[in-house]
Amino acid sequence: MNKYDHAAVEAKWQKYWDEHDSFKAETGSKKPKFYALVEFPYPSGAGMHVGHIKAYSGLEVVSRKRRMQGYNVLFPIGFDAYGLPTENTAIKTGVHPRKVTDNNIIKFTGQLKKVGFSFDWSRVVDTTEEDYYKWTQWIFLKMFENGLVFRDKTLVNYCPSCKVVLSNEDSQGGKCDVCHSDIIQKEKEVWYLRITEYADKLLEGLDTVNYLPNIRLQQENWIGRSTGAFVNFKIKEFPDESLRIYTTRPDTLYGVTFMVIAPEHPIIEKYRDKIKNIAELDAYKTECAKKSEFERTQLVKDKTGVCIDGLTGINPITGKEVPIYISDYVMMGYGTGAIMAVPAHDQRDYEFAKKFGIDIIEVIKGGDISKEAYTGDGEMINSDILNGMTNKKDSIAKMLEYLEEKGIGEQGVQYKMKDWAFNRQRYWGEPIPIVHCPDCGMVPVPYDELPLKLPPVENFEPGSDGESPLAKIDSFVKCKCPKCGKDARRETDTMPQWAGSSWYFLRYTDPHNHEALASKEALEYWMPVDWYNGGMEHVTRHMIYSRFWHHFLYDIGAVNTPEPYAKRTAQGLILGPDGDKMSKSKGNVVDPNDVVDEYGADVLRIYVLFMGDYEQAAPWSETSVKGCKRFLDRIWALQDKLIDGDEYRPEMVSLMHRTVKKVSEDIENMKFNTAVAAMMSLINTFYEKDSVNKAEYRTLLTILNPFAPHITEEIYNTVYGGILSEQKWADYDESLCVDDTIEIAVQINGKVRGKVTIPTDADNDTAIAAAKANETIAAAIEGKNIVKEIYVTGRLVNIVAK
RNA sequence: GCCGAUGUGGUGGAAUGGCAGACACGCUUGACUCAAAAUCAAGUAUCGCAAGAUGUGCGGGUUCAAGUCCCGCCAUCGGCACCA
Repeated sequence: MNKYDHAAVEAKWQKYWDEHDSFKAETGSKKPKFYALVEFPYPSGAGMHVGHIKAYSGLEVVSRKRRMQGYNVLFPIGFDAYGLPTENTAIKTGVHPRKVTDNNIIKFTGQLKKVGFSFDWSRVVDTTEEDYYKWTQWIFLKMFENGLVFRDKTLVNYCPSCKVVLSNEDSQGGKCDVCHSDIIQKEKEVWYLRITEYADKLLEGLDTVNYLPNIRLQQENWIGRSTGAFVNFKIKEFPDESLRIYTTRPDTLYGVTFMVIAPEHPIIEKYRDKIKNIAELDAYKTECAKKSEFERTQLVKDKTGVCIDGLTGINPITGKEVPIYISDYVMMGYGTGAIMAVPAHDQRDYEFAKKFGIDIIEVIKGGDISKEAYTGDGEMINSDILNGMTNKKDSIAKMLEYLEEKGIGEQGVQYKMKDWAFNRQRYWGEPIPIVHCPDCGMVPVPYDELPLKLPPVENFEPGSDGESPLAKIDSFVKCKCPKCGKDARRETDTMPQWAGSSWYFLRYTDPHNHEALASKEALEYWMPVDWYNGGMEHVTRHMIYSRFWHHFLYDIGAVNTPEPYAKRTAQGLILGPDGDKMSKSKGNVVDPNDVVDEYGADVLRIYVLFMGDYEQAAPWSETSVKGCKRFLDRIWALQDKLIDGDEYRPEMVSLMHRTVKKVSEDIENMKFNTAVAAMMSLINTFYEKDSVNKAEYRTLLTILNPFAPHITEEIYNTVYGGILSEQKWADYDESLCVDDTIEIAVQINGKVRGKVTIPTDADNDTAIAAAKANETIAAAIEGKNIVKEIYVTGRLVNIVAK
């Protein structure tokens, strides 16, 4: 047999698949549909790295298997091409972002094809194409129409280096997601999408989908729903005024000894003239504004604050007066920006009270409040109506009832999730299709004028004050109001990077539609996505955003299901050979092209799946790649050991069926590493026997095909004729997975002392008798008192002897 | 601080409470070769000549039997972080 020439064979079959549209999905087909989705790449200048390959290889294997099982499979790919890195390249090199993007897409496409992924290349989408972003703008306008878009002047996360406003999701940890500079807080008028309105739907929707538990949990934490109570505290000095607080522990209301409001709380401005120590408060406010994110988190334990002289709260159920402080441990952005402080049962309040010498009143027994706050359950004391109760839930319920009856408070819900800051002061993004008219205010661009095209620009530098480069283009900015026809100004901000990716999976179902984002038939046929795989890093951003958009589209009747993804999984990272995260700066990035050139695409595909548990991170190892190369070479060389046979040889039957079962099940469970191991094990047996028959070889090639499509196609075509990927997936018969006899271990007191072979269907007595008949075992239990004998079917016998 | 994941040979990693280390890498020895690479064969947890003993981050426990279950710790990674 000739040596396997991976370059020639892979090129041959890739050409064949291309010319025959082998992986084209057919909308409306009678076959059962299967929509497999992988996260489309951002086409960066660096090209793809092996992490992309691993991310796509999982569902690639599933898709190829599904096709062989008779499914009509949609496995699409596209490019999420708007974004800062491209724009920064453009600024640096002077090449237009359009050109940069096109070049990068060509590069990515070449890399993907070289790996032999079975994408439907007729459905490629590019979020920066007019025909695509037209519908991104359309969705935005629909949201505008439905009151989900608003503008607000607030403190925003601002990256001084990128000169853009960032969403909370993009500034996690106080660092810019793109350039890792420190984020500062800046007051700006920005666009928001009212995602909080969908918080409950996003939370409840999780019950109807199948996400990996940790993915679901991260989303739940991100949405951060808490139930509690709003309670109104009257102000002693101004009987008509009340301060509204939010608490999750209304059961501790009797333990309130002070209140705290955020430094930015509006009540301070309202009573500015009446507050005696206003200068002191102002000074504190200024100090807080200066603190960086870093300082705030570092000084978490050290509580600071100032007592307001001139405003005093009144506990609504005890009538007791309580001082009001301002402190930066209370945020304006959560709840009402004001809290009731219960130092005995909240650690933060406890620290504050200790520092400022405030009373601590215990209302729940069980802790030692001379040392720390007690947050557990216990008997209620000093609490009048709640005294003697021992269950937190019951106490809260009773208190809520009381509050509502007296009209001083009511049950309430809060979310950690904030509304989505939806604009960037940058060029390379979808223009926001809104016109500012001096008379009519914000006016949407009419639907028939979409897409609102991104105008050609020479200079992509953002303005120094954080203005979009579009603001400098008069022909774009100056326009007529679509409503009244007067001179108006066009919005110059663009949408954030996450816009285009929030609905791309819908476009795949009908990518060339000019009348709608996708036809009703296509959406109804394909949606929801049956299985979506991607990175954990997108669980709280892309996944939340796109679910939000989809729920909205469902509400306006544009799509047929509330949830877009029926199932979501995530792959683990590929680390550099040094065990560190791959990064350009560390120089430990592995280029898939190099691997394909040297070892072949099939080897690369097998290796990224074999290197470890798919969901776990694992370091790259060049020497291990060679092991996969060896495996495929041995598959190839088996052609020399081929003998005739239409059926499995009798001694191979159970192993063949077991292997098919193992590989079939492992693929479904994303245990690709053990699936490959099972096939390696099988060919080791063929080598031990020094032969493989045609029936066995055919099955092996079939179940290996999704992993290594090129080499298996080539062998199949040579040996059997025809196209392997058009053949049926291999079946297995559960009853044939076992042999007639089985070797079991025999233990004495839990330690293995021997092995015996027994019939597979042997009963307890037979198995134990066989075990005792074994010489070593017989000798070992000679003269001993047998306490117990256990036979675990098909596994072992354990004899307990003294 | 809170939530989650992980911890097994020299390495990557396997193990529905039932023979720990499948499969692979690496290494050792041998075959082929003038030689090397490739390939093939045998071996490879630790200690021990052996019989045997010990071994899944640490300390306890449950069980005939624990990597797996329970209790208490430690370490690493990821997410959130003064969320009232």
